[in-house]
Amino acid sequence: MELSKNFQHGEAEQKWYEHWNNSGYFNSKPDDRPPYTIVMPPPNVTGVLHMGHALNNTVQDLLIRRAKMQGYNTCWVPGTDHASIATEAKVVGMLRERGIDKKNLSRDEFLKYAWEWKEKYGGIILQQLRKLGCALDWDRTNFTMDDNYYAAVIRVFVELYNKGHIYRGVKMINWDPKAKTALSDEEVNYKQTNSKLYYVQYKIDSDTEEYITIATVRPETILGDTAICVHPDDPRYAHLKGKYCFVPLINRRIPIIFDDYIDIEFGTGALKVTPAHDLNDYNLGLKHNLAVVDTLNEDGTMSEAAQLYIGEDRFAVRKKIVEDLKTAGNFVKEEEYSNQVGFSERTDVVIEPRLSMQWWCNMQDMAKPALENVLNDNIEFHPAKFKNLYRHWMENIKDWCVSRQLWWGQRIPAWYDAEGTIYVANNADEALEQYRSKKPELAASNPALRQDEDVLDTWFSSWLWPMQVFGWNEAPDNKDLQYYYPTNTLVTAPEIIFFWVARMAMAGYEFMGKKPFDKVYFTGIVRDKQGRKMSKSLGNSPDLLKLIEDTGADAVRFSVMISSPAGNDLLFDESQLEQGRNFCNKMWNAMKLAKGWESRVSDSVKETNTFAIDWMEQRIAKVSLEVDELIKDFRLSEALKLIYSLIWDDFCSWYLEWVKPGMDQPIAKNTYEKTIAIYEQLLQLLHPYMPFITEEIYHALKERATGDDLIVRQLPVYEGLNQELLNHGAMLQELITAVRDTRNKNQLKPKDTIKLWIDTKHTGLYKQVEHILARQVNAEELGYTADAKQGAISIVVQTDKLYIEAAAAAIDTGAQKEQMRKELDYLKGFLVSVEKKLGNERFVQNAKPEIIDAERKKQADAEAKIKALEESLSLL
RNA sequence: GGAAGCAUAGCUCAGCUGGUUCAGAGCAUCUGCCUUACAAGCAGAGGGUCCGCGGUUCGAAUCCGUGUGCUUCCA
Repeated sequence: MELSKNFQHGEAEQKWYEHWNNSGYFNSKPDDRPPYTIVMPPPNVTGVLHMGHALNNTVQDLLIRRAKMQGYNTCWVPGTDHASIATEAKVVGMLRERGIDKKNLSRDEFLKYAWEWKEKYGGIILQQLRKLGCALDWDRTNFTMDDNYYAAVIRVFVELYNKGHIYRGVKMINWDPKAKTALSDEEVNYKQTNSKLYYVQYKIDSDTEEYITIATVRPETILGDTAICVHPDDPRYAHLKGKYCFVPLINRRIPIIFDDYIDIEFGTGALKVTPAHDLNDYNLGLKHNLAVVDTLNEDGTMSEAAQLYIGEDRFAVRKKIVEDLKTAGNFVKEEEYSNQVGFSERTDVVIEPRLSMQWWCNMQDMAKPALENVLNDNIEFHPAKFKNLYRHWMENIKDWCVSRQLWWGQRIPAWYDAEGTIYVANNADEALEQYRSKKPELAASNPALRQDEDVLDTWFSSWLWPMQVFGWNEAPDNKDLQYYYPTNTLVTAPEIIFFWVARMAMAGYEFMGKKPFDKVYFTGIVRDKQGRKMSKSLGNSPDLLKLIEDTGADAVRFSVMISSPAGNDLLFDESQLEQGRNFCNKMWNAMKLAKGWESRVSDSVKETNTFAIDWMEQRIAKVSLEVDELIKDFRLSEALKLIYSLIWDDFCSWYLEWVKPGMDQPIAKNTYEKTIAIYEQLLQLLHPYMPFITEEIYHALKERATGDDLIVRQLPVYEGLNQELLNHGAMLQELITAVRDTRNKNQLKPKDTIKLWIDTKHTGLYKQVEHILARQVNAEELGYTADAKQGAISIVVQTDKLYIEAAAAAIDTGAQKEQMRKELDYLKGFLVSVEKKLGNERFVQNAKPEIIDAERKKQADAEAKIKALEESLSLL
């Protein structure tokens, strides 16, 4: 086989993804093995892959792949939600391009187009997840608007209505004037915005020329004012009790009311009250029986009730009215002002508080088990700090506005008769039946019932995801649901804690009587170099598919994971991408090296590498055990760092150099086979993080039988470690580094050979590794001595003395002495601190025995080393 | 206004239950190498009052309090 210089990711990625998929490795059916289940939090069907998805899905994929290697029957369910607002906007856009106006379409016609759009463009993101390598069971792909899913949502609505949790009522809601729909509180993003505070004076209705001045950031709402409110204790306004004033420009006569809700310090201490356009004003209006004048249309233009500027946009009017107020003499001044303004999560337009008839879901009862089981860790949160946030929200949970004024979504199953009575039922027939039994006299003439025009919030469907993807609605006792539910881990971003985590938990307990997942892992938020959240609107998210194309999916996965400590945000930097790419290159070359030995295998060569092999296997065992613990705690980036270092440092930098045969020299069969086996184990450890290159190298190392694929290879279970062997390996590394450092400091070129003399009590260890040591420091001769070597450079490693003889060395004894003295000083100081500790009665009494033992050992080691150093120093 | 989190190398950050496997990684910097897999590389090195102050403790980067600075969430 001709091996390329570097890893060619493009081909390999496509090849292996198809191979895995066609081999059925991604598919799951219930069997005797324990299940490991993840349901992907369904991305928006209009979405495209961004960094957040990359992080999220890499985490899920690595959990799935690792579980697969540990013998679990793994099932990862893909799918998308129908994203009513976003999709409806896309469909309207598509229609506009074809010259069709939504207004001229019937509901059914529109939905036909919506499905057309969905079939054509929807779910691009699922295709992109394949590029990332995600081991998803594609046969289980779900969509929240599928027929069976639709039916489940309707059933849930009806059940909650019958339980009294769902009701219809007029409240102040968040109105999106672009999408022309209500939003829930969670769909509003508050942003600090630079606004202006306008001071406007209203003429008092009295004989004198008197005014009251208010401050507002929304002068266009003045036309809807129905009162001015001041604090009862404010002396400035006490004389206005019972008075009226006039709304500027339209001269509406409105009362001056008194309420201690007012903040005396803010503005002028006088507040204009617009009950139709502000939640607080609305509540004030209820309390004081104020009129409500709704001056805005659903698209954010002024309504007829405004009297002026009818049909003009709210922001245009803001500018205009300021000018008109100036002309009319009501304008006092304006100030720069910074305040929080709500924006629509989906359309990014400024939210308009609006009074409106909507459907509501009361969450208080459902919140109880969902809260309790998180607080008691029945559902584990990782990191646990998110429990606080969750608790706060759940304890103050508000009614959920579930209706949306759109067509794309589950249509609310409520019907109305001519008198406006509501019938909530699974379908029109059932509604009609209710009507007949309730009002037989009216029903006799068989009039048609009218169905509610609105649809349900998308989240009202996705909260059923963990149960409905397994067919809950069709058969709650079905085999899949019984086997896979509760799912194991939900992986999501902290910003989704209310949208998904909380509501899925509530739905799980409400309808299944069981939690939907054992654990929730919250990833960090991906930020750019400047610490800004990556978002579509900022345009600071890199083009992920291009990154994958340029550097490979493995490098992308590596860079995302290496910089993603448990639950902390990560700053994405392209330099990490290079690190991932370089790592791939490193592994590829290690494979080329090892593979190159195959033709040099010889039975007749004496095995001299047992130390290196045994040590490397111990290192793998040690790291495997550590990785196990780390992944259990979701310390995924730390686990990756360990594996990275195991492969790059231990395997490539040390092990391969230790067993490398000399130029054109043969290699022992055992060394070769063990090296291949060791590499296989390393690939296996890394596979969940970097699936493509590991599978590619796994197959490049050896011809494999059908079905012998890394993805399904089972991880060995390691037990017990040979600590002595590990220590010896570390000692050998320390020796090599110390000699190399000394060579460097004495300006020895890599090609200059040395003679190395060792004064040690541990000859047993040295005998095992002397051939490695000699080669790694380019020593032409290595021997043992009990005496100092005159004219040699002397160094001390632990308690052993080493003498380096070199013809080419420019020996600088002064510098040597200096370094030794420095070390000696440090050690003496260190020894004093250890002795102080051991001399402290309270330490000896209180500290754990193993700590004391450790201190004793430190003391002994330090003493021995000091002795060795002093001896060496005296000889210089 | 309420709540949470963060402050460690030039930069971005790890450091779980206090004790040399505690001061670490990557990038950047410096020195020497195109050494028979890899210059996307190899061998080394330097670099930190662990934000300030106080406390608990035999012992604090780690626990507590406080100040300062930053971030996020909620209203």
